[in-house]
Amino acid sequence: MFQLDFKSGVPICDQIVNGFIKLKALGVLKGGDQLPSVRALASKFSVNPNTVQKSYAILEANGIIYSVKGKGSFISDDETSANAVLESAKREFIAAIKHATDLGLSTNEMINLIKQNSTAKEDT
Amino acid sequence: MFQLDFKSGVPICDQIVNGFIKLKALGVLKGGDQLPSVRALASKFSVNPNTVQKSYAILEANGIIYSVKGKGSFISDDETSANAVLESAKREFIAAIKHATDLGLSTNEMINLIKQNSTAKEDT
Amino acid sequence: MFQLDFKSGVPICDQIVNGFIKLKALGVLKGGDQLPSVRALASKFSVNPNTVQKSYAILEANGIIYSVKGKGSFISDDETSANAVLESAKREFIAAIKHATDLGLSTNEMINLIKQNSTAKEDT
Amino acid sequence: MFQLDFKSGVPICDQIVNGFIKLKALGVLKGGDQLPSVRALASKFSVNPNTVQKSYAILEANGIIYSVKGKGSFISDDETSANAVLESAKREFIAAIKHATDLGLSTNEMINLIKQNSTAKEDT
DNA sequence: GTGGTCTAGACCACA
DNA sequence: GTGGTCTAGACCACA
Repeated sequence: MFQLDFKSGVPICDQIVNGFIKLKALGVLKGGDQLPSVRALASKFSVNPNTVQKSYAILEANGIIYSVKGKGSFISDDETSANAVLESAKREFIAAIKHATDLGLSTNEMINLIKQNSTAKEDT
Repeated sequence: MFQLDFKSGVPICDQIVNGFIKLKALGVLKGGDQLPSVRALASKFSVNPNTVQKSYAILEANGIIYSVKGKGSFISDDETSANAVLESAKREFIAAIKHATDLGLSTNEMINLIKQNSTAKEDT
Repeated sequence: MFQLDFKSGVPICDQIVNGFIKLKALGVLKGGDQLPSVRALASKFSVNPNTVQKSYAILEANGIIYSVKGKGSFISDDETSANAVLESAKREFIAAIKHATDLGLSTNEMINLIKQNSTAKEDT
Repeated sequence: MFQLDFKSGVPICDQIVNGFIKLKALGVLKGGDQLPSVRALASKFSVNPNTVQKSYAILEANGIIYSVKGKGSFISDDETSANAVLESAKREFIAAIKHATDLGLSTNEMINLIKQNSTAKEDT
């Protein structure tokens, strides 16, 4: 699973959303896999069930999971959702580039930081 | 100068802070230059003086400007503050790289996004 | 807890900041301990919530506490912040030594004043 | 003479007062020596004459200088004023000790800082 | 209920 | 006129 960082300033709700997105991107969770129930996860994280509920709603709204009444929530195996995640990742990264540029980082410095810090595959 | 975006959701206070950081990074403002007075900037932006005051306090706490009661606020000519900004920019960018990696972006895709989107100089 | 002195001329905001720094230095408050909510402390001290808010923001900026929206504010368990406080205490004390020297106090007089006035432990 | 630090946050007025106190304590200025005129010092420091005027008034109120209408301001050779300076130096130093204690410095650490940093004579 | 931002407007110290 | 602190009170996001 993933960990929550209560001190980071990032809303718990977003951390849960991102946690599942990462698990799916990494292949740990695959289409059809069942998520923990809202209450189970809330109790595991010592977090308000409303917060988990909100996260699941966001994940479902983005097609990353789907919920079946009376059964639970499951990882969607829809390709579209994967693309949506990639697109939003790109949008966020472009925002980060602009911010870094504003603060005075050169393109070369950015590229070096990527080479030094990315654990990603060279190509997808 | 810079513009405020009241719809962006980004606190006005932070927008002002970032505005001056950019102006300093770009070299538009240099050590010793005087900033507009709290009241002048507040009226120019149609914003409450307290908000500008807060921004100036943050800038001063980070060593980017210094304020003298009764005289005004001035761009600091301390090299350390400039470096602090660069370092924090790097840390934020590394966080963005990790996030993008988690979401499935490859290093090549990231580098391409930089080449397409950065308006920064190649080198600093 | 600590008391506020409204007549002292020292900003209330700073008194609150120093109050919590002391409580942490004394070990009364430890990492993870929850602070009173902004509103609770404001009402206890008969002070405006904005003032307490400002104090908490300063404490957070210095890594002494961390705040979580919707949950509360907590004493940081980061060692670094404690060291930062000690370092700044040393810097301020060195400035005081230089000032006293300039005004004609001898080293022996200073040491005597410490022996007569410090309520601190001999060693840390 | 002495220098003003416009960035230090210490009021200019106090810096001028302290400047002359130091010069007298160091023996650079002695009883009967004439101070620069208000206007001359104001222009030298690029400071408002009102500010210098205020400093001279504080120095005179403390018996450190005396003013003669139409002639100028002079260093007082009154022994009492020297003692007043010493007493106020002690009071300020005691405040610094309490502050340092609050922030967690032990008496031994304070004494070591004095031994390492004081350029004062051992005894007065 | 919790922290956080913002407006409106008073008041203070300093220059 | 300049920065800085404070009160009063509204409103927002998050839990």
